[in-house]
Amino acid sequence: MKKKFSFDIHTELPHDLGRTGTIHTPHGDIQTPAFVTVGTKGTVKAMTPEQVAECGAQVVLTNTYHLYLEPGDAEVAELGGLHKMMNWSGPTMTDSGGFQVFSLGAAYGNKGIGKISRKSQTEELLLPEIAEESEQPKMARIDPNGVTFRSHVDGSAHYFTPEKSIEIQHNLGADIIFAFDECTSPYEPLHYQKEALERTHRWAQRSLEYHKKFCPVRGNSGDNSSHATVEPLQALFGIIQGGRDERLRKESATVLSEMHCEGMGFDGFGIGGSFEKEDMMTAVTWCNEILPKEKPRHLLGIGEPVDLFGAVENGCDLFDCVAPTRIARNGAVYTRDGKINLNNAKFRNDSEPIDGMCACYTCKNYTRAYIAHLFRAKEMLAATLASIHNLHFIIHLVDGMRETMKSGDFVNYKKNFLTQYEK
RNA sequence: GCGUGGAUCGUAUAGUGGCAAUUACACGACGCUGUAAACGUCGCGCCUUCGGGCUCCGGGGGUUCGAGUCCCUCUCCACGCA
Repeated sequence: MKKKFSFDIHTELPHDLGRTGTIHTPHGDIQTPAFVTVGTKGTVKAMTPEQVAECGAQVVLTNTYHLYLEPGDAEVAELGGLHKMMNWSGPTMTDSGGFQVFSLGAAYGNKGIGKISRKSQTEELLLPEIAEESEQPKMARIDPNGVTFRSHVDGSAHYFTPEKSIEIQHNLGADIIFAFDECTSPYEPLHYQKEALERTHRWAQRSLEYHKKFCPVRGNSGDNSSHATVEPLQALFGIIQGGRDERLRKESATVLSEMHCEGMGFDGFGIGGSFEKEDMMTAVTWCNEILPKEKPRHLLGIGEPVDLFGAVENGCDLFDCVAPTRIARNGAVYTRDGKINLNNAKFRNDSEPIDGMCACYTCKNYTRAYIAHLFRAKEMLAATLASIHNLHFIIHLVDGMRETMKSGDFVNYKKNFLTQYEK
């Protein structure tokens, strides 16, 4: 018998919002806080599901937009759903496509624009002529009702509405799905953030309504009365936006907390959108102080070690991030002494493992010099070995946060790690 | 020996008589936070107070206001013919 979606809180930090807990899903439990591995197209790049599991991954997040484009959500459903198709039996999540509104929209054609801005850049980039600087036509166009995407695969046009996004996510069949939102650029001015937030709220309501109406359910067989218990097979998380503005963030957290459809609210919340690096955690805290304590909170797209500590401490339960796997493919790996780039000349004859204290498959068996050679030789194994290490590193870093929150040693754990990592 | 091509920044290439050098790879560094990303940006003769300065296209001569680019010659390489 599959378990219904639910969330239990076990321990809480005495002076902060942080907590440990368990999220129950039809495909198993997630011990929180937990790092969510990103496998956008239904695969964690360069890794087999067995390797992903071996790294300690509890849950994998894939992407609605990418799977809709290829192989198509109907095809995924025909292949038995996301879990079966990708041979991942644990919990899964799907992002709604809301991030692609940003990455194919405001950020398109300019890899210098990310969702995290630096204080030093924000002001100059807010200048309209710079913010609008884009040689390439945008691949996403927003209107009040939805977003027109131009496929990055073949250029074809596709229209996403909240209903469309949720419909696709129903077909994909992940355990936790997200409302369709607009991830705004950190360089948009306040009036735009406000306008986008109102739009995202309307879309959240529509996502919820569509989900309430059409989510696949598990009925209570043998009970034909009007009180038959019917449980949705998928949980829906609403997404807080509001950029770097305190008033908007708080408003968003309040609105989404209270949002409901025929008595049904969101099962949990995502905190999305853009941040300024220097006060990301302030923004996260604005949200978490308002969001209902008894529901899980997912900080979308955040995953550098420093940020993870801050997010956990301030009450986030889940985090997904492409950083560990993406930077791995590009030659960068985490160590307790900070990030290193294996493409640097100095690692060509370094016979140490990436991190001497790391228990991952890569560190147990290979040297920096060998992996550096694989990168230079453009061998696929380089990406695999580096991804295994980075994923293991980040997942276990968060696992350590969970364990030390339980044992009461979180503060020391954080201090010790960051002191060594940032020295 | 004769003939025909060649010789350009580590390698392979582009190159018009004009204020002096293209592209790729390699090399060096940096960046990457709900994946457009096994990717991107910058650097790659020397010096720089970042304005610029100096030196460069096998060697040596020459023509020209000016030559990697034209002429002569030498060296080396490739191919062909003896």
